[in-house]
Amino acid sequence: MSDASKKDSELMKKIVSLCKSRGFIFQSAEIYGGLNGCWDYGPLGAELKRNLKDYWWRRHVQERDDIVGLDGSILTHQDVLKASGHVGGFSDPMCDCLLSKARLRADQIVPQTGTAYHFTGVTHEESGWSIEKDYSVLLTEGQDPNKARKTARLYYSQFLTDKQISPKKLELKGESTEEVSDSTRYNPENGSLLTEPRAFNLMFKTQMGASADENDESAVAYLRPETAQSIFVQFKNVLETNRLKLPFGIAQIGKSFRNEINPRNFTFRSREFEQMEIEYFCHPDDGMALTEEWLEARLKFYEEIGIPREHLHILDVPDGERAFYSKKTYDIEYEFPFGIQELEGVAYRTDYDLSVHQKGSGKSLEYFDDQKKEKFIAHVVEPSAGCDRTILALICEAFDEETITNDKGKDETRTVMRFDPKMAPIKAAILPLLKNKPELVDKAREVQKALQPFMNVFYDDGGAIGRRYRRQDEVGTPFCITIDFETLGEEAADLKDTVTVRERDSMEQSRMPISELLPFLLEKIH
RNA sequence: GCGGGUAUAGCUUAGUGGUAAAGCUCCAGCCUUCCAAGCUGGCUACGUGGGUUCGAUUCCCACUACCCGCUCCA
Repeated sequence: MSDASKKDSELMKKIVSLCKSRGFIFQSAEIYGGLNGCWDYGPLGAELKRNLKDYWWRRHVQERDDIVGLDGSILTHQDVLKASGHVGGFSDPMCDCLLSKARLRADQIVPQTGTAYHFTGVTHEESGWSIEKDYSVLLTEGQDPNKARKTARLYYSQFLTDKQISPKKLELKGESTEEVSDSTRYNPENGSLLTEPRAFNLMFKTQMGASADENDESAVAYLRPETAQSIFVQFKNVLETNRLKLPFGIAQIGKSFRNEINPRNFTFRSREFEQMEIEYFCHPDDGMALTEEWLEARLKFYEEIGIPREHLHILDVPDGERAFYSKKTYDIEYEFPFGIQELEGVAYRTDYDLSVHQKGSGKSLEYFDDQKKEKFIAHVVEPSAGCDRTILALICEAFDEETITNDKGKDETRTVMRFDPKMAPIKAAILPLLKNKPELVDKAREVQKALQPFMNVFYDDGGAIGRRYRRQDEVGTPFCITIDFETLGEEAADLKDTVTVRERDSMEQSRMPISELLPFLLEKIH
C-alpha cells in the first residue's frame, strides 16, 4: 500500500470511528453480529440525511413549477420489471471455474470439442483421507490424458485438510471418458469443469400474500431495484391529474434494493440504499441539451450543500460503457478517501423506458402536444443521485482535524465536522455558562424553547464550557449560543439579554441580542 | 464470488490456559465567569457457536461481521 493510500485508509478509519462514536451511523443488527452491508443511521445521521433529502426536495420540487413529486411502492409488480428488462434481460448467466475460481459469462464461453474425463472422487492411501465428488476435465484433440488427471488431482487437492499432502499422491477414482462437442461446460483456459450457469439474481424476490406458495409464479413480486420504474409506470396518471406540459419532471426519494451488490467501503455500496431521482420528460429534440443543463444544475446543488466543484469529477461515459438505450451519460464522482467514486448519474435515456412500458402494459403512454398537433413518446433525462453516498461524501468532506495551541502552549487536536449549516444535524447548541447558577440555566431553557420550533437545537450544561464547544465541533454544530452573566444584565445594563454566539469554524465569538438570534440562524441554515 | 488480514468497554489500545489493565469518552456529585482544567464516585468488553481441557478471552474448527486486493456493479 502506498503512503498516500495508507493515509487515506487511516482517514477513513477515523471517519468510520467518529460516525459510530458520535451516533451518525451504526452497523445494522450489531448486537447480533451485524448484517452484511447494512447500516443504520443514528440520531445525528438521521438528522443529516433528513436535511439532505429535504433540501433536495425543496430545490427540485417545491421551488420549481415544472417538477412534481411521487412516492411509489417498494414492492413492485413483476411485469413492470419484466418490461423494463430487469427480469431476464439484464442478468447475464455466469459460470465459475471449479479449479481457478475465475468467473466467466456463460454466453461468452467459446464452445469446446474433445474428450471429457470424468472422475468420481479421490483417495489418499497413507492418511486414509478421501472425498467423493464428481469432476470432469475436457481435453481437446491431441492432449495427453495425464493432463486431465493432473488437473483433477489439483482440483481435489483444494479440499485437503492436510495441506502437506502433495496432489501427486492422490489416487483418482471412477475414471471414465466421453466424447463431447461444442460444449460450454468447460473452461477453455484449463479444461476444468465449470459450475452450472447461474443467473445472478440482481433483485430481491419475494412472495405476495401470507399463504403464497414458494413455487407460485403469479405471487412473485420484487423489491424495486431503482425508484425510476414507478415514475415511468405512473407517468400517465401524473400527467393527466396535474395539467402538466412538456418538459416536466417527476421526482422521487426512496429506498431501492440490489442483491448482487458486493458491499464495500462503509455505506458506499449497500444492498439497501436510498435514491434521489428525477425523471425529466421532454421532446426528443431537447434531450441532449437538457442533459447538459441537468449536469450543471446538479453540480450547483452539490456546491450548495458543501461539496465543492474541485472535489467532484465529471465522467463522460464513453460509447460501449453506457447502457444500450442511453445516448449520453455523465457520472458525477467524488474524491472519497477510498477512491474516486460515483455519486450520481445524469443519463439521457431516450424514449426507452416509456416505450417498453407502453409495449409491456398495452396502454398508450404517448404525449399529445396540443399546439403542434404532434403525438410522440416523451424522451427522458434522469439525474439519479445516491442519497447514502452523498451523505458519506458530506461526512468525508466535513471531517477535519486541526492542530491548535492551547493556553498552556501545548498542541492539541481539534476535530471539527465542517458541515454546511444547511446540512448540519444540530444548528445551534444552547449553553448556560455555568450549570449551578439557576438564573443562567433558566434563561438558556427560554432561548432553547424559542428556537426549537424552527430548527434542531441542543441544550447542554455538562462540564466546562470549552469542553462543550469541542463536543459540538465534533458533530458539526455551526453555532454555540452561550448564556452568561452579561445576559442577565449583571455586567452592564446595555448587554442585558444579549448572548455569546460562537462560530464553529473560526471559533470567534460575538454578542447578539436574543431577539436577533432567530432571524440570524434562519438566514444561515436556509 | 475468490484470496489475505482483523475481531477485548462508546473509542483507541494492553494482556493472560485460572474470566482482564489503561488512556480518552460517558454518567452522578463537588468545583468552575468562555475553548477538551481539577477532585470524588460510577457504568460498560474478551463477535457467535462448537471442540480440546478440571478450567478457554487465550489453543483448534466452523460461522458472522469489518478492512485490504481481485471479481462484479443492468
